[in-house]
Amino acid sequence: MDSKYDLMSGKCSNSKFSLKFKPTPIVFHNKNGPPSPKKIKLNNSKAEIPIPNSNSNSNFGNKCKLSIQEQKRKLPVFQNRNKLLDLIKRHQTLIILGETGCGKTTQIPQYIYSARLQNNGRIAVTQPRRVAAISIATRVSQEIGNGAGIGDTVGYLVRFEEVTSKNTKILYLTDGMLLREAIVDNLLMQYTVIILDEAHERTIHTDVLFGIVKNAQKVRDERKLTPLKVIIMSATMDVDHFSKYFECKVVYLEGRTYPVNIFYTKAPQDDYQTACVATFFKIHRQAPADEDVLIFLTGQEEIEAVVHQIRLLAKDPEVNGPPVRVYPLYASQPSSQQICVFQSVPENTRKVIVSTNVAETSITISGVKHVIDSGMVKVRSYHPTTGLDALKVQRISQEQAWQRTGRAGRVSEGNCYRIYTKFQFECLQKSTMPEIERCNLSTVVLQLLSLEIHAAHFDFMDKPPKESVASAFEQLNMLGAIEDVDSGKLTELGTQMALFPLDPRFSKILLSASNYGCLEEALTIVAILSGESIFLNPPAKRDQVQALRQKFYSAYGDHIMLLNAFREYTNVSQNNRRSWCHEHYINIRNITYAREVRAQLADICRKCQIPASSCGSNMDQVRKCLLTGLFTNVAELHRDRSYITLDKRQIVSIHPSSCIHGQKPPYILFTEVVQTSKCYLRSLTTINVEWLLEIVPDYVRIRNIKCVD
DNA sequence: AATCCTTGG
Repeated sequence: MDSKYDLMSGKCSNSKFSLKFKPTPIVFHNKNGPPSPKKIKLNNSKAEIPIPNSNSNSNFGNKCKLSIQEQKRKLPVFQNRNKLLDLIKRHQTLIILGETGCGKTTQIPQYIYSARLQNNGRIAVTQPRRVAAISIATRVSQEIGNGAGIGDTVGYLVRFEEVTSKNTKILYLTDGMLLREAIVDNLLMQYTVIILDEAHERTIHTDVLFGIVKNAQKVRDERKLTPLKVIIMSATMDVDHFSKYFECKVVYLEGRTYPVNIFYTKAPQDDYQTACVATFFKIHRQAPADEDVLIFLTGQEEIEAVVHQIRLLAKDPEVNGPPVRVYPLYASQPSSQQICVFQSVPENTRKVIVSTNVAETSITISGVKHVIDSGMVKVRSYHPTTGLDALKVQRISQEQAWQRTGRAGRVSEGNCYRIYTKFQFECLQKSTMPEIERCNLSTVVLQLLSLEIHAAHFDFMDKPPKESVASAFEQLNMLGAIEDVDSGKLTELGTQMALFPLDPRFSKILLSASNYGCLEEALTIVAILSGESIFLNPPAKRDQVQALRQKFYSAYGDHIMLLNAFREYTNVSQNNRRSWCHEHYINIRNITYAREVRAQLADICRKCQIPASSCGSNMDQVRKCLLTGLFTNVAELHRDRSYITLDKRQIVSIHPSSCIHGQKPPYILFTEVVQTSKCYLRSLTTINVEWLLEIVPDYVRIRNIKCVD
């Protein structure tokens, strides 16, 4: 062991992720060329030759001076334009498999539009992410270029932003938005063509839409209404699964990316973090400085540790190679830090990005030539029997491995170093488990019920676990949203709950707030809870932040603290808000978003005729109101100083991020519990246990909960 | 006593 690499004595205090020894070089097998997934060719036997200079979905660079029309003609999909149009004309449902860079997302809707296949209706194109819907719509609007801007022929629709008009014929929207539209009109009559894009990602929204569009198409047909064309676009390898479900033809489109050399390790690696660092320095010594490196790891803490290790080692005089700029990347970063990964570095400097799976799909960084794939990912999964969410580090799927690999071949030929053996790769699950199989389903079950569909009888492509459906029904029943567990008929309350873009427990809180005279306060808390954290926590300034935050502190816990912070924020004049947020370590993006969510929720409350009310400084009212939705989330202090949940008798702990961490109140209400190294309760409020008897007497009786000390 | 993958409405 070489002591100069012993970082234990250095500033890296977290022993879990410290580098304990000098990283030994990792030996790789070289597999020349990508053993790319099995391809199904379009009946056309002539394969297209990949054309350099691709433009990506999210990053429309104008590197060459080609006109828009010339660029369109150079896209691989253009060669198949007439054939595609013919197929779309002849088939009511079609699956289009398109590799990255083939141009399917931007071009196919335009082809349909110019051939007038949409008749008098609209073409909807769904995307899993907001930014994608907006940026693609903007691009397509430029391409159509009929003198009209975005929102005319081409528009987009995402939460809080609708850029459309009566003339809009091509509409890019998030899958979640189309799903909400389906609740109002389950036949989706304003559309004559619906394209579900990125179907391979299997978001819970896209999965539900599969069944909804299939049904809409069938019913419209039976009732002799305007027919609906359905196109599924995907990059999946598992096409059989899709074609069986939709019973339709599959078309394959070749992409336009550069080849990527794959390297596997010769032996399995136990310590994938150290192996990633060692592999980085191997590349660093050999490759030209202008070739950027992207490392995939699992979480914030791990990433910060590896960033630290690389910085330290790069300074070591014995490490050869150019200077290094290291950038961490994960979604919960403040956006100011995230932007840094797009900045170019000085000449003769190595750029390396250490990222979670955000860099797999959500964020595209151009110029990456080398990818290091740890083979691991952090996944959240729901256990219906316990109601617990677990956050576990596990192996990625083969699909994910290919997605990561592809990140090295976007601008030129690249390399991908897989920190696992070829055999290990072959043992990986082929596909990532769809979200619907590992989620709490109460929102989906409620949405389906408002369409008069019982989730147990819904035509899912992959059925969610029976236990998840059952526990969702049980929860909705306890909340009073359905008449009984079996019939699944919505009560009036349930019908109102379905109108909110929220977890049903949060909708319940809002709908019962008038009973406690605290709608204003409930709206604020629920809006903040349904988004990302409004508090910034830079580890370097922990003490400073802690001191500043005392200003918002409440002995009742985190919910009231969030309320205090938001009240302060709204008291600050518009012009000073930016600097106020900066001074108080508040994430301005997230608090601004919370304000928008709050306005939307307030609007729905008005429509439900919930009278406005405020409880001023009477926080008991708010705390009781929170219990109306979260009564199953109560934990009691035990003699041995640990906490146990009243509902399922789980042993749990207060998460260190809570403002009452370190205190031991006898009863606490929690927003969620996530199992990582322990079962941690997040976002807490202290309560009096007698309140349970007053608020949910039936629940107390059924669960046989003791409400007196 | 010691910390959190990622989307979406």
